[in-house]
Amino acid sequence: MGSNKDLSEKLNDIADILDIEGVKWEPRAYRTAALTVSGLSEDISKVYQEGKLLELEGIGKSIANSIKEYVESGKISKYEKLKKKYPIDFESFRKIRGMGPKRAYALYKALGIKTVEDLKKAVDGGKIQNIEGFGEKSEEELKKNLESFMNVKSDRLLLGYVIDYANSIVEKLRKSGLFERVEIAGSMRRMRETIGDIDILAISEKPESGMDFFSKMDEVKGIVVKGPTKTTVELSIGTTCDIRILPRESFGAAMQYFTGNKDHNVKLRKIAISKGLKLNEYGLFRGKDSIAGKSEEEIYSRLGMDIMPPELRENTGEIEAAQEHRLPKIVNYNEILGDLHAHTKDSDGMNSLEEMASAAEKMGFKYIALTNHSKSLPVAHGLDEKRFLELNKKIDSFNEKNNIKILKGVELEILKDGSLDLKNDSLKGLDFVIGAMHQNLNMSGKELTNRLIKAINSGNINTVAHPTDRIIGQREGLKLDFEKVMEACQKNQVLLEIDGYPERSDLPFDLVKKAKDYAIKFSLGSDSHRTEHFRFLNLACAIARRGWLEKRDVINTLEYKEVLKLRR
DNA sequence: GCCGTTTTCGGCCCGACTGTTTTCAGTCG
Repeated sequence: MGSNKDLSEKLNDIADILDIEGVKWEPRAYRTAALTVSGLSEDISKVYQEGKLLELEGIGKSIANSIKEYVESGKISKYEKLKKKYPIDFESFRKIRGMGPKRAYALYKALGIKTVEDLKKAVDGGKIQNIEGFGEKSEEELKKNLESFMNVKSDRLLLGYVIDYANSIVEKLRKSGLFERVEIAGSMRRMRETIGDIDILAISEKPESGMDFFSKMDEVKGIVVKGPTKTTVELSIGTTCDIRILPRESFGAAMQYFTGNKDHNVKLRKIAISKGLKLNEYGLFRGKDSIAGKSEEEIYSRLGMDIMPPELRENTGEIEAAQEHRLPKIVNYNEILGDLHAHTKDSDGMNSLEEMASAAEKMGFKYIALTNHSKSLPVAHGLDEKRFLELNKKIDSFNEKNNIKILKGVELEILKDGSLDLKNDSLKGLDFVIGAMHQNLNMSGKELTNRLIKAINSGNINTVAHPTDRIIGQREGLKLDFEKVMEACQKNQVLLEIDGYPERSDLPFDLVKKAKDYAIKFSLGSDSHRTEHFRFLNLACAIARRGWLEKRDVINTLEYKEVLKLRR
């Protein structure tokens, strides 16, 4: 079976082999293409069938031809030929720290090492240190890295479960008194739904003591590299954490450099070059003179553009928009007034209505929608018409006595044939209906699309819950035809949900951005199953921001009474 | 191999750290 991931690995393999052969620049082209393919929200075969391969960044005639071959036959002749010459498991080796293509090849040439198992045997037998270019230390290093590779569960952690932990590390560093300033950068600052590591930037008058303090924190399991300006440690939660200490006058440049994703930064550097300047983490330079660096604003402004929030820095058009001064004014975290997806123990939640409402109030929310599951989801103790009636009465009397308001909602099963799980009559008593597919998901993409569209056309749902149904690290998103789904939503004024629950993070931000072009509006939900989960609403807002949504695109910015009016 | 306000040829982001060198190659982000 072909897939974007498999194709991207093959392209990376080609790059690795060309690297070994000493080919100049070509490996870079293949790596760019691999990165583009792996970051695609659509299936590569769909892009091919639509004849849009050449529109993708870093894909020209030659690689497009390889992709054509791949889609049609599952094979790439160039890849097969090269792989015959170098039968090495580059795909695995790439994931072992310190193992690049050159070292992989050196080991293959010297000891015939092709697989991770071969490597393990050689390491255990102490055979590495005698190879030219390796030594005792590199063997030891390899042994350590091989071990952590074999123990690793998944390569990226979910933002929702790491962000508080990272902030507590930052707080400790700030309180140590050894730093003048400490900030989070990297993918966490961009609020990407998964993070590969934690990046921290700091200013310090005593860098050595600062680095010592950092590398000896309780959270640290081991030191990967340690220098006066850069230290990397392994944290006990299973990710690495980088800290960089920078001069005061470079801090803005560093924040810029370590926040933008790679593509964003590469493009910015090219723009700098086109203006006869040079951009690096220490500043923007004309010759040897620094012309900006203290703040991010200066950097962007000297490059002729507006500064944009970190969440946008993914090279998906924000640089062009910033140059033309047409960046959107994206929705703010504090403009979100309530949560439109939460459960109580009436279905599969852990807390009562009162506990949930009180926790939400403490978070500063003005309202929440209680959207318990409907009866066809027995594993979640879904409610039937009668139990919803009882619960709704309870909500009415709660609302009379409290400031925070509860919307009477349901997470309504969209059944196999696209019909809805509750009778029309009982839906009339509800304030907010979110339609969801949880079962029978192994239908074809076409069938699933029709099923969902039938529900959207019914006029009985307000929003589509976690539309792709992906579970990060466990399940790919459904192969829906999103253009059709979005057209149906637009026609029926049905919202799409952005579910902030970490494993879901659904819709993904690239699809959010696409849906915005259809003038679709969005509801944000934490999908809370216990009081502690309300913090995930912020993550939903982060995805909204990453999808360029403005205040008017998000109905959670409306007051309670305005949200009630949405129900037809 | 890709790409285009230095364009259809001649460039391609760039600095930190490590280990094995004895001035640098490999890897990483």
